[in-house]
Amino acid sequence: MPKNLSRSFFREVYEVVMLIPRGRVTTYGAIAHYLGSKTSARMAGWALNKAVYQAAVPAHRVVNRQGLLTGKRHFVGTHSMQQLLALEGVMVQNDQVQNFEKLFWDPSRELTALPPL
DNA sequence: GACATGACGGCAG
DNA sequence: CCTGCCGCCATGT
Repeated sequence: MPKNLSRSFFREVYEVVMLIPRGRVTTYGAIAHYLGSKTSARMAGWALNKAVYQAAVPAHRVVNRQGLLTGKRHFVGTHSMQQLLALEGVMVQNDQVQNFEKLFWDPSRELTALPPL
């Protein structure tokens, strides 16, 4: 049971992830970088691990820097990470997001305006 | 309270 | 080019 979820950058991670447009993907590192802790990509992943329980947070849109679905094993139930992406038109083959470069949504680049979190 | 681990990533060797 | 180690921060044992 997380205690200070609302305080840590966990919440910020959620905020960013929820802003990922449908059919686009981003990376743990990109999120961490956007939040100012570029060296804490791991924490982004940790936060998303919890996010799996939050339907509002599209954790399936976050992959590692290579575009690999490294976290698919954390998706339990009927909808696999790959399937959720496929439903949005994101093609995945062998755990690799196809056309990753184009689908990549970098918050630091797309959210230059930096809306207050 | 110390130790190990985890949805990562950068850099050294 | 490929492999391995280290940093980062929160959580569980």
